[in-house]
Amino acid sequence: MRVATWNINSIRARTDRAVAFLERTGVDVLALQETKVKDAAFPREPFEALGYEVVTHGFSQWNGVAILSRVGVQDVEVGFPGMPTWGDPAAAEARALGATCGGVRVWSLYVPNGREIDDPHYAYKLAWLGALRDAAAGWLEADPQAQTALVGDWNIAPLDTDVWDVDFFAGRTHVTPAEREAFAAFAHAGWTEVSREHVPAEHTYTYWDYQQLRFPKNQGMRIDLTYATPALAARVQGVTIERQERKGKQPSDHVPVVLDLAD
DNA sequence: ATGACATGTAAAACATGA
Repeated sequence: MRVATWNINSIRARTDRAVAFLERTGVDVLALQETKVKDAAFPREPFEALGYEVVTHGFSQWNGVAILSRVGVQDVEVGFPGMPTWGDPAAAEARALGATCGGVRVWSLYVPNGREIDDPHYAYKLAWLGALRDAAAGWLEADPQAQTALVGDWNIAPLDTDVWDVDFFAGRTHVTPAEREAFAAFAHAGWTEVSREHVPAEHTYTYWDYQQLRFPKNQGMRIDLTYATPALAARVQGVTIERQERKGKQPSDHVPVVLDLAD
């Protein structure tokens, strides 16, 4: 089975690219982030025509997550228990969607950006990650044999070599010790970040800004990552970062990451 | 060539992204 994650930066702007990606790779489950569309306007038909079931969670133009699966979709869960809220009035954002597909529990996650270190959004990001860690620790404790994947855009570069120039990021989000500790806390709870295990090369990125020729210069960040439970990590045979998806017309600024699972 | 921001909302300029 193949499971992929992709921050697509608007599903309506890139429906054709998503369809072509599924046809080319044969991915069975695709977790999307930043769909930027309310549920009623999600372009379901092209995917259903390919044999995928479509579950979505989105409000208007911000955030938005979805899961496409051709191996079944069960026990859909919008948000995770204890997920922090944002805004005034405070509301849950469309950043987490869980579903069991082909026996694997998949969570499509769009971690808050954080904006600036002194912005309230940064504290929200850390609280969101802490609450997710607590939920995830509970899931694994309740079922040590669980096959669960936390996939998506974590908006954290765990290592200095996950960005092109650490000096550029000095004083900015994505690389602070607090964010890295919040990320490492999942490993301390027994989860394994499987993309690094299978693609260990340094300066291998999943995101390149649209500005400043970041992609041609290969000035990117590795921030689209996958934490797996031990039982699922043992099934991962390979990971592919689909760098070619950053090329061509109207790409997302992120590329898909594909996991190959043993049967 | 992989090329110099992009998206949705709303109807111009703005919030957001990282």
